[in-house]
Amino acid sequence: MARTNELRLITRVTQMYYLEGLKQSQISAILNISQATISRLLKRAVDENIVRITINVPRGTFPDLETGLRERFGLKEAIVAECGEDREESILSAVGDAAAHFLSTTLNDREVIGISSWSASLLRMVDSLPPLKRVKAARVVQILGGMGNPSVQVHATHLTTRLAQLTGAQPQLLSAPGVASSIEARRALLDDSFVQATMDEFRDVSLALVGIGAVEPSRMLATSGNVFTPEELRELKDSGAEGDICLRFFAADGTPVRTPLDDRVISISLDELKGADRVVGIAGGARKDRAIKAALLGGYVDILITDKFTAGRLLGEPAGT
Amino acid sequence: MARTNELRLITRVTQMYYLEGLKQSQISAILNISQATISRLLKRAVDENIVRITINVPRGTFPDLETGLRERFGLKEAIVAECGEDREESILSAVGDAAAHFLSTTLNDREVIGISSWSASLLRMVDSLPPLKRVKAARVVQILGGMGNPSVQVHATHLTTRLAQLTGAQPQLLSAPGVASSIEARRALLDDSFVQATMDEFRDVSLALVGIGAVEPSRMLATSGNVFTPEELRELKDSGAEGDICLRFFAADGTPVRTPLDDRVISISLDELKGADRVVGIAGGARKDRAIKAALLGGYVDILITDKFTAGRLLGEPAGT
DNA sequence: CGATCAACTGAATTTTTATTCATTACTGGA
DNA sequence: TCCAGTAATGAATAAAAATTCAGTTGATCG
Repeated sequence: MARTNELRLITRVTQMYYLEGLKQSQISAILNISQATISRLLKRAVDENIVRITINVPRGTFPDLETGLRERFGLKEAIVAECGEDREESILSAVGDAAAHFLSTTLNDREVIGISSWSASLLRMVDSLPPLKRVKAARVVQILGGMGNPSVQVHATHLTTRLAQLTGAQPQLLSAPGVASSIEARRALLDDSFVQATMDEFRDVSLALVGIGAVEPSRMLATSGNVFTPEELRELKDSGAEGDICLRFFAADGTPVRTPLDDRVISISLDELKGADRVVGIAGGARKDRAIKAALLGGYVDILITDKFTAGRLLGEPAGT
Repeated sequence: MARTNELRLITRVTQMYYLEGLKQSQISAILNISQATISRLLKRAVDENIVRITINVPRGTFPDLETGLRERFGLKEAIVAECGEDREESILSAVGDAAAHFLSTTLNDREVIGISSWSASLLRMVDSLPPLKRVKAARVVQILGGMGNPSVQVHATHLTTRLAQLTGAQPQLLSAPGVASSIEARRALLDDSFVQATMDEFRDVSLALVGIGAVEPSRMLATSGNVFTPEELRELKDSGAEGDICLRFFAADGTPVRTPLDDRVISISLDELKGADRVVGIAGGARKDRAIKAALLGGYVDILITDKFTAGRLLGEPAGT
């Protein structure tokens, strides 16, 4: 049968190309068939399923979860980190490490990095970031004010300065608290020319690194000074806030939630955030499930870096091994 | 672990490249990694066995047998044809068909084809050869004389003329019997200028198509006129001849066997044959096993076209399904 | 501390592969 | 029988991928 002859030839070419590693031109010479035809035969081998390419997923990587997240939430990328146990500390280290790797491989020159300050994940990331080989970013901009308590302010700016240092960039600090004590206090702070200069940079941010917060007293907020009173938190809850990015709150379905608090927060706005080329959300842990999902639904994040347990829950599937 | 991050990235790139069919440059753009690095990551994916490429052998093709033949006998190529049953007729048709396909795909312009005449396989090949699309060979040279009986001579030259016609080439007939009645008769025949002209072409043959004969009365030889007497056959056997190509005999280990018959045969010599770029041996069937093996050991053939049963026996393995 | 070496990287380049294009032959109606 | 439409082909070319090259970095060892 002519068909069989054809298949035999295709198989032979496939064998030479994929198994023996010959170039198409070599095969062409051996078989006295033009290179164009070899190329076409190889294409047919793929079409007719004579070559089968399978991906052998290495332990500790979760392409299925990643693809699930990308498709379900329309993300540009999703990174799911391996993680020993489903507890804060473990997740923090896994996610921070993954974020560090992400940053070190995908950062390109002249990048303006915006970084939110109040995030344990980001802190981890920066701490496990190896000094970047090639000089990288142009500037690192702090896109959320520090803590009110000046002694902790140092800690808040640590992120920005350290990252700038590691990337050989200019740090652009936001020397103001994340939450002013009143609307008037905020207005006064914004008069500061340094603060203004930094805030002007918000629109130039090309890569934003942000944590995602849950609306409930987290350990960090609790220990770092009581930024919000219990009443304020209750108020947020009542108005439907489920999570925040840079203290800009949104509901479970992702719609922004405006509260009087907004007028006291000193940070990039959600709109400004959307102007960045890439917004990388870095967060994990059961406590934040609802907040993360809300952020994804709101489309505030282009790239999510999380752990396998959280990823599994976001997709409503059991986590991988 | 840094290693895991690395693997994750490789896996992701592999997925994009092989599953999603993206170009390296597209991946490069999406991931903010240079194309050179993408290429290197993909190479590592192969090295580390993250991509696994398997060849799904189509029914009716036998790459293993072919590879076995190539390696065992140092062949340039081996073609093993599917074949219903292990009987002459079935094999003839399978092998002839495969040979026809081979010829039609690998013939290149300006080729000088030499074709031996007394072969049922070659006859089949020519008969199942579709008119070659593009004009092909330059000349078709008959490299073995016809039968003594002039009425059957027609049949012998059929091969050459038909092939020439199908390939749009000049036929170069050898109007002489394959075996002269005596040494003197041969000498006389060689005086003929047409015969000489054709024999001069032997050294220009770039592609030789030959059958492989067993030393025993085959049906064709028997019916087409008794070329050899029973005594002559016995004599051949006694001197160790196991098979022939163009009536040039060789022993089981492939060494040429010289007998007085040699001086009566009008055909290309084994040495001249080796001067051709490609010598294609076309033969199959249990009766010819020893002859084929001898021809392969003698290295007279660069390319063997046979059937799965014969191939299996040549390799001392059971034939495939 | 330097100095040397191995490992990486991106830009530029070369090599390899896929595709376009012009031709040719074959198919299957009118 | 003749012609529009389909399918294949090789040469030329465009596109894609691999590699070279030059420059860094980091580690290792006097």
